[in-house]
Amino acid sequence: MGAMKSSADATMAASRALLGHVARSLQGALEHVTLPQYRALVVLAAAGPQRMGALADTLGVHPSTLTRTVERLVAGDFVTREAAPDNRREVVIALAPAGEALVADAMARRRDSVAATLERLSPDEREAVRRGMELYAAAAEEPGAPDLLTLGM
Amino acid sequence: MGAMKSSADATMAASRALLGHVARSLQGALEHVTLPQYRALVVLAAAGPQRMGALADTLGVHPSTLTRTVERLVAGDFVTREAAPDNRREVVIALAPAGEALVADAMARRRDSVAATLERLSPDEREAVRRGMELYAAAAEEPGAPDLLTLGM
DNA sequence: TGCAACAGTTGCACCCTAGCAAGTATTGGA
DNA sequence: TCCAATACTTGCTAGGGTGCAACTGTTGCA
Repeated sequence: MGAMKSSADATMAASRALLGHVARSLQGALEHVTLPQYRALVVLAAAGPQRMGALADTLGVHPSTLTRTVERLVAGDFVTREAAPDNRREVVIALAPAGEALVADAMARRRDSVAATLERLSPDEREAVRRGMELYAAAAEEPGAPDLLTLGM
Repeated sequence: MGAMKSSADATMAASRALLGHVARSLQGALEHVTLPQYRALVVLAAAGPQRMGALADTLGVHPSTLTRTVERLVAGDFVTREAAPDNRREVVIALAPAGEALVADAMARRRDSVAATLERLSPDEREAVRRGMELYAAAAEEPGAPDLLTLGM
């Protein structure tokens, strides 16, 4: 009876903790770029260099909106923008080192805080966490890219 | 050796799944209010009616910024704003029904999608998830309010 | 009573996102 | 070769968020 409820409660509690990790990991990045800008960096980090059109589609924004966003990211040296080699009307955006670092750092910070949390557990407990998390991740539908992007992944 | 790493990996994977739930649960709310506005609603839902000053402190924004934000929330009937009964220079903000519903709906949707995921597991597996999640939540430092607020909780 | 501290609001300036419409350059096919 | 489709940019408009400084009303103490 209460079995479902209590696992749901526990999962919600854990989700708050995990959310905290994500949020903190984002905090640093958001001092340098806005959330929409960061979302663009995340897409580039995940999918590699992109044409403007493809990027706009993935982000779900109007091409003209992306033009300005990219403009700012270029100004901040987070991405590069150059004409495609084979097609001069296409523009390819790629992560610049600073942009790469921004995303990588956030990822690393997130992973570190998860690891730090796990470190407080005994090996047995850690194993229990691993199994629980694995089961949950397997049971969950893979969240779509657009979903994750809402929160900057 | 790899024990820590694999639990960390599993946890990161689960965190992506949970993030997906959170993001989807927020999607509906963000069609009606902006993220900063939603953050205010979350604080009010969690801590009850607040003075402007207290709310601004919690949200970490300038009082004048909060004035406009609240202005918009009042216009949308998401909150009420009235002078404190005992002190006429203080202004108390409280959730209006629509605001309450907005937050409650997001919470409910999130909980539903977690429950739906758990439903795909056997009772034994569910129990393993419960235990893992509980252990993780207990080991994690309680994420501070400001952290959670970054992502709209 | 009067004045300083307090709680919010308003004016101002600035930046960012966002979409639409029009414009430009490029490409590819008729 | 020429014209339409494509890919992106630019001009325009609008709405938010944000902080600072100045202002208003209120309170509380000397």
